[in-house]
Amino acid sequence: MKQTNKRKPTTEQVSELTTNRLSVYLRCLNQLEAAGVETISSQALAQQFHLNAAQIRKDLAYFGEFGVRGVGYYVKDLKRHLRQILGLDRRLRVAVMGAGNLGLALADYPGFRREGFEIVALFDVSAEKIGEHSRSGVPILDLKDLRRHVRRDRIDIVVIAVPAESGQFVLDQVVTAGVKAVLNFSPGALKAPAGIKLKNVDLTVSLESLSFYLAQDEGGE
Amino acid sequence: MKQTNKRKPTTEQVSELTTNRLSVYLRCLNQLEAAGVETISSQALAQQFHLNAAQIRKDLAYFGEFGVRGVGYYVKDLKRHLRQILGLDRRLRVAVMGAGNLGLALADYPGFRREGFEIVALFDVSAEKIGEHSRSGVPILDLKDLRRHVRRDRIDIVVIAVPAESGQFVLDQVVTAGVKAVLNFSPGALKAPAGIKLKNVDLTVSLESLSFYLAQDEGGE
DNA sequence: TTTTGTGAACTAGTTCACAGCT
DNA sequence: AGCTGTGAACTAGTTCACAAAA
Repeated sequence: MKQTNKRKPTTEQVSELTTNRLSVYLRCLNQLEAAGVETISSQALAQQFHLNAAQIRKDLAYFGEFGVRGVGYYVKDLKRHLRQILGLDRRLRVAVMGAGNLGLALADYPGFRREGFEIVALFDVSAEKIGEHSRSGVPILDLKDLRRHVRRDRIDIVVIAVPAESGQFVLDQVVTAGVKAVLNFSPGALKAPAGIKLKNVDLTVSLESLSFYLAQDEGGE
Repeated sequence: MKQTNKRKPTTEQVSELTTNRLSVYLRCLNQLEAAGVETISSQALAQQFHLNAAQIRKDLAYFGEFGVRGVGYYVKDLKRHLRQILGLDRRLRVAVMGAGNLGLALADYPGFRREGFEIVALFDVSAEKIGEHSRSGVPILDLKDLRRHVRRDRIDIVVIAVPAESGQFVLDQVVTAGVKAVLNFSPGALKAPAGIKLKNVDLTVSLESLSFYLAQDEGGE
């Protein structure tokens, strides 16, 4: 298991599909570790979690040689490597824009904390909300103070959960404040400058895509 | 603008990437219509919303010939066609599994209603929650009664917003109740039988993918 | 033997570029 | 003249299949 001196791939070289899967693999490994499994082959991993063995190996190969031929992967070991590749070997600090229903729910989402993300604040413009807290105690701060808090609290990632009409405005604020990575739930195509990683989760598009499936199912053969 | 007698594509033939984009196009057209635009070329549409003109034309071409050469597309007309293709020309009835923070937020999400989806119920197992309502008045019902409500209320789509550990159980219930389309927010790979359309939104994967980007950005050149 | 890591083959998706319609 | 609709070219992503390692 030599630590390959393979050129560290830059963000552009590895597809987002691959990085998404790395995250999935990590979750699988967590389960395996909890179940006391010490080593696993790509074959077995694929079978157990409905993945493709060759794809697992290829995805991992972008970053090094983590397996042992004839054996497979040491669960603990691969887990550690994946956490390092995904940048989860440090605490990542997250802020949520918009203290509406969705923003509050995301701020308290247990899955984030469980994976090591720290939700440090919610931001809103509504005077009634500012100064309050989410159920789990995340403070709601004034959007005006975003820039200061981003610096002071070293916020790494922002989640945008504001209505469509304020999406672009809020994103601009976030970018100005110096945040480099944004998960956006606000519908519509936001424009971000180069160097900013913007990932969209579009709830309406997701539902409409299901609607399409149903429509075909009925109208079709 | 002849109505092509092109064979109606079945679900398998059109990629999900395409159907997702159709939904995006529809939203763009809504905006254009609201702005009083009557006709638009693929070129102009692409420019205005950061899309690709050839891709727009190709996506639409799967379903017919909706444009007029030399002119472009009639906004109202194309909108109508897209709504029909996406199956939005009827009211779609949606239920949300899990009346936790996320489930409640999704049930009250204004974007769904705006696009014509009707959120008819939340389902949960907790005795304290059953009988209550979301802020906007969606009733919280007993998961035990799911099957009955799916039939009576003709529920088309289910959104799963329950903790990871109950995800598979709830999906199985939903499938048994006869629902064919599911939007799943529960983490981990759920297994659905063939004929069921399962779409996953994995919040943790999304955040970890952003984390990867940040890690590369710093560690890299 | 077993299983990785990986070139080669394949499949899917995007973009180009232009014939043909209005 | 202008723009669609679409084959052809290209690019990206997946899967196969096997040599090499343990």
